[in-house]
Amino acid sequence: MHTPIPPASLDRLLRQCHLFASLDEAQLAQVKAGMRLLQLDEGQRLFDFGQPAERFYMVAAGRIKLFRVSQEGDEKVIEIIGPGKSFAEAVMFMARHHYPVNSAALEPSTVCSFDAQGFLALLRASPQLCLTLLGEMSMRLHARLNEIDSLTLQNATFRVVHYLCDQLDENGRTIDLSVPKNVIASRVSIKPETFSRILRALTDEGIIRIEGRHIEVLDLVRLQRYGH
Amino acid sequence: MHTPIPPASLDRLLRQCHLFASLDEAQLAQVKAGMRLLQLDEGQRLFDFGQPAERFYMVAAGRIKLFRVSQEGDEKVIEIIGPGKSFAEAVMFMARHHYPVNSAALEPSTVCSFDAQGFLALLRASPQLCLTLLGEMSMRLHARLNEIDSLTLQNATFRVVHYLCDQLDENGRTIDLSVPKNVIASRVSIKPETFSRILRALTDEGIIRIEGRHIEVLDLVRLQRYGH
DNA sequence: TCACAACCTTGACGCCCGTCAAGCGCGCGT
DNA sequence: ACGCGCGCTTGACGGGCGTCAAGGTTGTGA
Repeated sequence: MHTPIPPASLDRLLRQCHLFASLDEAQLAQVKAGMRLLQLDEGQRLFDFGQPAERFYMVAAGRIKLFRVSQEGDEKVIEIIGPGKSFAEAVMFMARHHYPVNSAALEPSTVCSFDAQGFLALLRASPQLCLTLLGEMSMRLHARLNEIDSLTLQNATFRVVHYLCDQLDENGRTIDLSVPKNVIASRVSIKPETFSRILRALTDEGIIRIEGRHIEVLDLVRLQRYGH
Repeated sequence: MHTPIPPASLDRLLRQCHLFASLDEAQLAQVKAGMRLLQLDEGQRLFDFGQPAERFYMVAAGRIKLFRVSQEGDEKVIEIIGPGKSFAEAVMFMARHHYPVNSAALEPSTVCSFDAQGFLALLRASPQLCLTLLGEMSMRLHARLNEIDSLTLQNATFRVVHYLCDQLDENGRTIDLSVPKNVIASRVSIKPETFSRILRALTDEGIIRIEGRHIEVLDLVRLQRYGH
């Protein structure tokens, strides 16, 4: 279960991540000095909403969900983070340094954590790094805008189809859900029952065929324009 | 209608805006060199979704709405910007420099526009300014998270009450809507009819009294916990 | 002053999606 | 191998909110 990550491939992962891609050797060494590796079991929490935020993260292996919980206990998945992606970088600049979401592993996972203050020091010394981070955050902001769009301007079916199209493989022939269906349902803000019914409808129309978490796309064109 | 803004109060507005608050005199002068003042009539467009984005903005007087339009023509108001607030700063870092929203004046308004490339040059020279902007953007990101929350985890009544509480005056006795009710309805993602009915319900309960765009709060405690 | 156009309100009705409940299939651990 | 539990599916039902339609109210310009 606890398969350690070899240092060489860890370096490659760090370089893949936008945050670290443009660092020189000395800067990267400084980042790695404050880095910690964590092994998470399936379901294990990483941080919770409201906790003081002193570290940010990158997924090395596995999948992490970011989510919120309503007063009634309903869970809403904000984002699903895979290998090579950073998250919670924005906490460095938040007024009171508290995490704005919860996080937990969807499967056994390895994540790197980084010291926010240390990285802030790097930022203060490197405008170029600042600009990279600004670019990263403007992308996230833009993604959130699109999210709000589809929540308000589009119905449930459209959101599901949109999510599926995002997950298409390079050929556009298959889709690998890679996380439990109820997590995806929460991600697109519907109930598992509704998600199931929408997949059923797509299947009945002959657009897809489902085998567990694997989906075969039978008619890509019709899938893409389903719900207009 | 076209009441020009005196230079002194314009300076004060610029200093109020987070983006410019920490600039030194030389930097501010550079910003003002690339600045343009625009007078907008009610309903006039400022920029549209997808247009090349070379400038960002600050409201000097009036109110600007940022919004999107669905394929069916439905409008969703993302944000309502008032005096002293900047908007569209994030376009400086967007991949292809296109505005991600539309913008239009809700009333006769004065806005300043700034050259994005010029400001980028300032950023490249000033890590402190970068950090200010990063803080600003992380706030926006956080606000969008809360928005997604209330869209998915809360019902229409809750969202309306939440909006009303945001607009309370300092005493908590009155609320000034300051924009047409249908704009607010779109902002909280409901139809004008539903908005009207919810205000009616709050009135029938004796919680508020309505006079046009002005609302008197009769029972603040019950308003705040309406809908739990 | 009158008329028109926005904006807003109110009622009737319907649909989408959530809720509740039952049943199925698969994996996992003892 | 068996049984339990979890994730998923399916059906029946209901409610919240959108849609459609008909007035009412307000402000503005000729």
